[in-house]
Amino acid sequence: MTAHKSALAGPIPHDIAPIENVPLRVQVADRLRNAILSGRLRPGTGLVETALAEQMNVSRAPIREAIQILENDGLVETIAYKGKRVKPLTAREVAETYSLREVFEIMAVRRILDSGAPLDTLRTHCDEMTAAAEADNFEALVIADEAFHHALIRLADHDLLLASWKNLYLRIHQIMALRNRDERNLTEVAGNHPPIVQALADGDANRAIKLISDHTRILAAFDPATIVQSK
Amino acid sequence: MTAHKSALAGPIPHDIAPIENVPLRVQVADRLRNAILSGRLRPGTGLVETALAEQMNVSRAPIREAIQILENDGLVETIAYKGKRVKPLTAREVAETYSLREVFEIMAVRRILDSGAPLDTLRTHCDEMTAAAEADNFEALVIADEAFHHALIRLADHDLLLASWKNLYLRIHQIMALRNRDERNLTEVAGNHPPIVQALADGDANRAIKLISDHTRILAAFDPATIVQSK
DNA sequence: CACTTATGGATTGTCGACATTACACAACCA
DNA sequence: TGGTTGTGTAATGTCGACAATCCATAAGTG
Repeated sequence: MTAHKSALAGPIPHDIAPIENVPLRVQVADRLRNAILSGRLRPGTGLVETALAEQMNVSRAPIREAIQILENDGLVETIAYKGKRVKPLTAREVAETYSLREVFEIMAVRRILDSGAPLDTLRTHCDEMTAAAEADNFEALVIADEAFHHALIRLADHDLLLASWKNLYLRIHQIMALRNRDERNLTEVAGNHPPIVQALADGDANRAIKLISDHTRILAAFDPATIVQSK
Repeated sequence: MTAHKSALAGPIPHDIAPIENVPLRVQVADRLRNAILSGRLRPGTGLVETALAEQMNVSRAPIREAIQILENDGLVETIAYKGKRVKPLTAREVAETYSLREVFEIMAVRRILDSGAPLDTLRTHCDEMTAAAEADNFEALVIADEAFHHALIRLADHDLLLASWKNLYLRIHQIMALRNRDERNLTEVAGNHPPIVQALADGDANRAIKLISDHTRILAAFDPATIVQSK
């Protein structure tokens, strides 16, 4: 740590936070992404550059670049000279998304078992989920659930896998937001995860993989028809 | 098939091809991508918008969008207000790329066995590889090899997997171009593939997966150090 | 009436100019 | 002379205007 030493190094005013310089395209992309992932912008909705530019009080350039970022995320599609729209979600795409997620998480399990990475973080997130379930706090449960799976992937120590999983999980966010709020037993959802950690701790690859597969497939199978909506 | 019928439907001049209207950003992106994948633009090379715009005789806008497309491909990275450059390739990234490819192809194998898709196309490409090896034609062998693996993924009938695989294979192109031309026995490379098809035909998942894994890992292990080059 | 051809509006595609940022290096100073 | 401050340059970031394209609809034509 070669800290920068100033000659006038006085006490640092802690309430002066470093000012962040976020390009407009990123701000725009973040807002649009939130709108899509929260379901406020539904699949099939047209995105018109001029309209967005006026609404957000910026020029079209950052809007265009923001939309291209969302295209990379797989959330928006462009038809040349015609328009851009929030990518329609077909039942097939939903199924494919979950099946690829399953493969990713199985890969992570294998790598974790090979490397013997510590499982503390997973246990922490399990506890968070249990607490959320007991408090009947759906929001907190969803957050802890994502944290668990995110941690699982990170433990695999594979940057490319992590990036691919994050990209895939964007669509899962969207899918969950568009579903009819699935009223499932929160304690049941929370209870699905500790056995996975236990299987990992036991070094039982087949059992861990089986649990992950079942967990993923239950999510995928639930209610796929309700979210389909191509304009 | 509701074919368009014209009143003046005369004989169609077959040498008048449909004119294609490709946006400049796509043309630019294609050229740059070719340059990167062929190794002419090496990792670490800076990409300056103004310079490229002048060289290609277009404005900066399509150049910017083209570079953003390449960023999505994972071939270019941007540092805000500083510059853009061909993404450096680390040995770790190379290893991760091949390991993810392995997982993708194993997933394809499993799906093919589950669905019982016909294997004719795979056999065709095997024959092409054998012919190329006998003719000592390295280029043709590489092309047939990619065609084989591409066909394998397509048989899995999974659009998202196919898209992910294609994106991943871009980097594999780049890696192969940057390697010292590996002088391996062409007939050996060609000979690796028919056993995979045979295992698929036999419905032997474990054998097919083992063969795919070995095949991929041999490619990954070969000479990773020579291509590393971050500026 | 079937078909072609014009026309207008909406949207993206491209351009050139200006603004902002970051970095390197010179100028300044206890 | 160490360290701060100014300045210039090169690059990206943003803007407003114009061009090209597609689509729908109307007008023309035998």
